[in-house]
Amino acid sequence: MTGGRRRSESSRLAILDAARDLLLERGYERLTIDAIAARAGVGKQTIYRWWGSKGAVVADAALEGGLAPPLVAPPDTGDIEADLRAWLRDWTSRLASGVGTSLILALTAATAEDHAVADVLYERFTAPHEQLLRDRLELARVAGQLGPQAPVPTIAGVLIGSLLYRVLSRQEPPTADDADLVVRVVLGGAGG
Amino acid sequence: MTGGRRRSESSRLAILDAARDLLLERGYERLTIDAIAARAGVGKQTIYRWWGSKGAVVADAALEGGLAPPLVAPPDTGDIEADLRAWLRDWTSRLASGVGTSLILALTAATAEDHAVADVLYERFTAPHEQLLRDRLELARVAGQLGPQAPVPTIAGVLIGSLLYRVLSRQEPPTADDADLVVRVVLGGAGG
Amino acid sequence: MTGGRRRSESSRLAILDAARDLLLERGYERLTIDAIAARAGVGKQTIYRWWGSKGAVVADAALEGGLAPPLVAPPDTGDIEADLRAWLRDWTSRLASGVGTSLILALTAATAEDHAVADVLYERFTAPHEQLLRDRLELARVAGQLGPQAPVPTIAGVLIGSLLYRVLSRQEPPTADDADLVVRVVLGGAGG
Amino acid sequence: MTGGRRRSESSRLAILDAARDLLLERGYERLTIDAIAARAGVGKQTIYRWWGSKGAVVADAALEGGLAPPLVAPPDTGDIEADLRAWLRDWTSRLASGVGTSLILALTAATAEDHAVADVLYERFTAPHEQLLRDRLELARVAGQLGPQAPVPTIAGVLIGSLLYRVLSRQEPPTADDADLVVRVVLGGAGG
DNA sequence: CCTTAAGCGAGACGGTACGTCTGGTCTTGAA
DNA sequence: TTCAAGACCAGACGTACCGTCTCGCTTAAGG
Repeated sequence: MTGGRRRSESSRLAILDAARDLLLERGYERLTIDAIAARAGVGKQTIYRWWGSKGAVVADAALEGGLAPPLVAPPDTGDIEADLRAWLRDWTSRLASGVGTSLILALTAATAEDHAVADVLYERFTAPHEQLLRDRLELARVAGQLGPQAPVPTIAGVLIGSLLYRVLSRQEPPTADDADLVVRVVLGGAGG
Repeated sequence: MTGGRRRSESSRLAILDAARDLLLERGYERLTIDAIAARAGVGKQTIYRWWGSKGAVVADAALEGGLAPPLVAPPDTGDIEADLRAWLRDWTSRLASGVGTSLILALTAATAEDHAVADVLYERFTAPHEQLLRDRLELARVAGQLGPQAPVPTIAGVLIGSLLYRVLSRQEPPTADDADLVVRVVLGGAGG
Repeated sequence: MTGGRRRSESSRLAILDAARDLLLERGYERLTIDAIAARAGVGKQTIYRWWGSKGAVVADAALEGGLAPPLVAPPDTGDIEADLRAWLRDWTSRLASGVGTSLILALTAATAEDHAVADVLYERFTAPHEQLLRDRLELARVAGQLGPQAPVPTIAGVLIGSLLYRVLSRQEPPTADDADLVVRVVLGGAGG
Repeated sequence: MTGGRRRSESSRLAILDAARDLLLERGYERLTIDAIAARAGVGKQTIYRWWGSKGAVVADAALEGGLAPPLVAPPDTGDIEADLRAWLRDWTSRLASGVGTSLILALTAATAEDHAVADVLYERFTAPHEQLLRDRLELARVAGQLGPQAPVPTIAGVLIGSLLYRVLSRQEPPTADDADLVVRVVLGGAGG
């Protein structure tokens, strides 16, 4: 009922670091558990004892391994257009760095291949970021900067989706100008 | 330099059919080349002779195997809002069927894993559909239904991206109401 | 540097048994590693981890799998002619059983195809049997039953070679009469 | 009932040459029909039209491709011992050259793996050589140089088997001295 | 001369087996 | 009880050959 050895924090971190590095070096489908274990100097069982599958390790590595961007809320200067622009520009610059693109591709592959991983990533990566965006939009709506009926979740989804589509379709990251245009369309509307 | 047996059209079609069926039955990550060959009654080498990877077969199966939706232009009734709504509702109903979702996930996984496949899919699937949308939008802009400076490519990207995001985030597939809201935001703007 | 699971003795024996059975059922050239693994209930890698080729497995199966005849010395009754006759008859009866012929053919194929296997078989199968024969001949020479200059290694080689030739050339196993004639020629000489 | 193109002699020879060269270069088990066809500049069907299997081509290549030693009878000087010595020395020198050893190994592998090939080789290679030897031995028996009851087939088999055993046991190829010892044992007997 | 039928080089075909790689589990001895 | 190490079963991978099957093109004989 009593003791036994405790989980090794250094092993946990070594695994996450190794997974992160290998993910960026080789991409999701060429990433192997054996390689993670070898690079981390860890037995494979130590990985499987704490994570259920390759996807779970990768998701965790992205989230805790210092890979994913920190959860930063859009600014709140009172000007929703300027704030969204700033937020979207922030993301485009991260994606332009290349690391961001690899990450999105890897996470997308993991999402598309493994339902369980998709859920984890949605809960701990996508949803929190989207929530921050929704919060800012809701603030703007209440402040009268958006129409009183403005469909906040739809707006958030449109903003994020436009980014995702650029990454997946072009393999060429979006620019700051793209960000500005998206904000203009979404807030101002395209109608004449 | 001359002779040699010709490529077997029946084998080509059998492979594409088998790939399509297995993709829908088992999903992309549980799809194997061995299974495709076995179901198609074909040697594995006949697959590898003509396609370079699993992703390439799947892409081809989607495009030529009757899996991908036909290339249908948005209607042109003169009312851009109604036409976009119809076009987006059409897509949401396809995605709601489940088949569409599996397909998008499979193609996304293939895109995220294999650069060459991404290029093929973009050229033969994404770009044509996007182009039809852009054409309709351009018509509307010229007709004065959009602002004269309306950034047509951005608008198209935003519309498609919103769909993609819904599928990948693995929430419920988008509904007709979602489609209407997206159109309202994109055309009418969220600003108040 | 320390740990690691130990080699599974039960797998080792299952592989050797399966190889032996399949060798006798199907012959050397129709024997496959896949079939050995399947029958032994073992992963293919477990075979390749410990043996380098099909020939190596077969050689080991013959030697340790209870397939090869046990290492039995020629009798020593004091009468070299009778003893050689008994020894040679023993071999011919084994070869006449059919099992022996298959085995010799399989081992010969392995020998002719794979130098490394040839070395192993020579050291662990051929040489020991030949040595026993040489020992008995040497005893006879010292006892004056052979000429004092009798070339023992040559005599041993001639006796064994005559057996081998019968197996390889006729595909019809030698008989006890053949054995007697060989002994008569080798000991008594053909000269008149 | 009418004409048709005749078999191409140049293709036949090209195939035999290619098979011979590849056999010596790579050994029997690494020899492929595809490689023979490619080197001979010939379609595979042209091989299969005239030979039934790889072994059949190899056997033919050895026999007609100028690979196997010509069928030379033992000399007949009247002295059977000297003649056998000459014959056996001739063979040992051929085997010592290395080409002979490769050939014997290849043919042995073919024999051990393919019953049909074994039959062809026995009829057209082994048996004719053995027959010449038997003829010379029979002459000697009639001439009184061997005992009147001398078992000529056994003697021939013993002589050939001793050579074969040396090659297959992969020790050094036999020497002229070995040849002399074998003749001495077989003719003079080992008994004291 | 013209048909007809076989042989030809080429190379794709359905298969089988290869030897390797990876996923996820199990075992060992040390900590 | 966890750890590093590493063997285990399972099964997909992509390649190599097998022997068969078209292709379109020579060749010859026979009409």
